Amino acid sequence: MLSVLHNSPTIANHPKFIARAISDDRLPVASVIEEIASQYRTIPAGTDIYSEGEASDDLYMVVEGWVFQHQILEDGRRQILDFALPGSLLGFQPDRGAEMTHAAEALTRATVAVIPRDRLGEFLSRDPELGLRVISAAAGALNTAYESLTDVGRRTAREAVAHLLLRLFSRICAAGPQVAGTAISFPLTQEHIGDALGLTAVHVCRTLRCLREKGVVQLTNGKLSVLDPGALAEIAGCMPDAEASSGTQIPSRERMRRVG
Amino acid sequence: MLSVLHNSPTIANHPKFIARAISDDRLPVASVIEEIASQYRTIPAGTDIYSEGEASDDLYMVVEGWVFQHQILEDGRRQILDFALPGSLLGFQPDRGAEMTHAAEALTRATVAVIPRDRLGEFLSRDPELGLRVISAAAGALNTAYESLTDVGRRTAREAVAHLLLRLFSRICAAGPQVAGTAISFPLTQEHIGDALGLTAVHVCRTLRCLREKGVVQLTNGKLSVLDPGALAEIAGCMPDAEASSGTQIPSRERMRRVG
DNA sequence: CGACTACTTGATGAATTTCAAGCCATGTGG
DNA sequence: CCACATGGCTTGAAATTCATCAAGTAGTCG
Repeated sequence: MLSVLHNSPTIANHPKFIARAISDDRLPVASVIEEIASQYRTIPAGTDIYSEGEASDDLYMVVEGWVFQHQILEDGRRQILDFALPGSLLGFQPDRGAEMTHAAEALTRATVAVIPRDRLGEFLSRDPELGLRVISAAAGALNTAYESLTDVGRRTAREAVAHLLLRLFSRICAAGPQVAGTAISFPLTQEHIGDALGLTAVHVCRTLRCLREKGVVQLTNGKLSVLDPGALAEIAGCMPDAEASSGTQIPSRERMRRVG
Repeated sequence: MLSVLHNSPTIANHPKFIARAISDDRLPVASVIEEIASQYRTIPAGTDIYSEGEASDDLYMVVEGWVFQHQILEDGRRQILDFALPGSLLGFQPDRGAEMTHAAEALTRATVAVIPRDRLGEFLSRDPELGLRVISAAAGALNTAYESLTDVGRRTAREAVAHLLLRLFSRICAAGPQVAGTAISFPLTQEHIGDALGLTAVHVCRTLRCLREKGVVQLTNGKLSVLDPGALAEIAGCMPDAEASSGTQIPSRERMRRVG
């Protein structure tokens, strides 16, 4: 399951890093998909690939750039549902012709491969293997949604931010090996992070300062440096190891669970 | 997309009810799956169908009973990821042999059909249509995960509880038509609701009392009555219509979004 | 009847939001 | 080149939602 990390020895092998924390696997459907894509679309930063309510009959694969999916409530509250990096599939819908329940927006300039839903069936019968791959991709997306869910629902702001950074970092590592401490391109604003985690940008700012002051990460001007992946994973993993250097308290939410 | 509601005129046709609030579609893969299931398993309430960390090479379809999926943090905090009713598929994993990133537990006594992953490919090549159905099921699960995500991240406790009840209610309606006000079997405890929404059971209790006092729902002893589906949807949909009877305030989180 | 679980209610406290400024970069037009 | 607007970040103080702690009630089950 950790195949995504194979290329990144320095960081990826860190024991804390190789935890269930990172369960964000997306099989490379890339090669297959690119063959059956009907066309490519390049989208400027900040514009929608598809919008909520729209009846989209296409599936997309990100080829380049960052994309995110979100839902917006009537009064403007926004929840970011997932980030899509090159290789990610986008726009699954249960039924043909169903309205999209969320929007997808390009975070940076991005290009996507467009797969018409109608032709998917045709390709599925020609190449049964493809079905498995698409199912795997969907399963991967489901897994990251589940990770986000426990981030938002059950982790502290600090834990959640650390965990999100870790997950995104691991996906970036998957694309090309990274060395700890190196600054990598990271186009999210604090507002994006907040909207992904159910926090306000203000509080993300404070949380990030906390992580910065501990020398764990550095995040400025669209560049992310993970200085201490171990400590980051420690914070994300929310284990009250008492190892945590500075006198920061983990809330005492211990509810001893009756072990089913 | 609202096919799930067709049988339930009294409630399903309510305008507020037919909102994007309910985007929880799961195609009936049932008939096909039951054919290829290798066996059935019946699980007593409160025990795991699969556990986190376990390498499960099966896919499951719930045939009877309620199941829920969850993740548990080291200190006992629990996040419920989804509820599975008869017809729901369970246990998608990106890779063969991957460790499950979450557990599935029977909420009531439940029976599931077991589909060995290995044979899935085989069946996919025999019946390409099946691939589309499984993809649809995964897309449905993804949609409900996304709805939960914005419940937990961006909705008030009251909105979130109302929205969750509404979503579950709509799924129950899909199985067999219900008339507003009728008590239906609803096996979740307040703790389950809390763990699904990132709240404590105590706070769910207070929230539920609020809904009860408004005459919107009644939830006691495993029985749920939706007395006023319209009001419930109103509360869930978080539209500041000023229609809300009692003097309850919706928090002023309006951030006017620069339209991308 | 005691043990247990689910639910209820109140009082207190903590995490996070809201409101309000100010800062720093970048870009734009006179 | 400067004025000025803009977007993202930062920080502080006050308000609020929600969690924690604590107790008590009701229903179930052996």
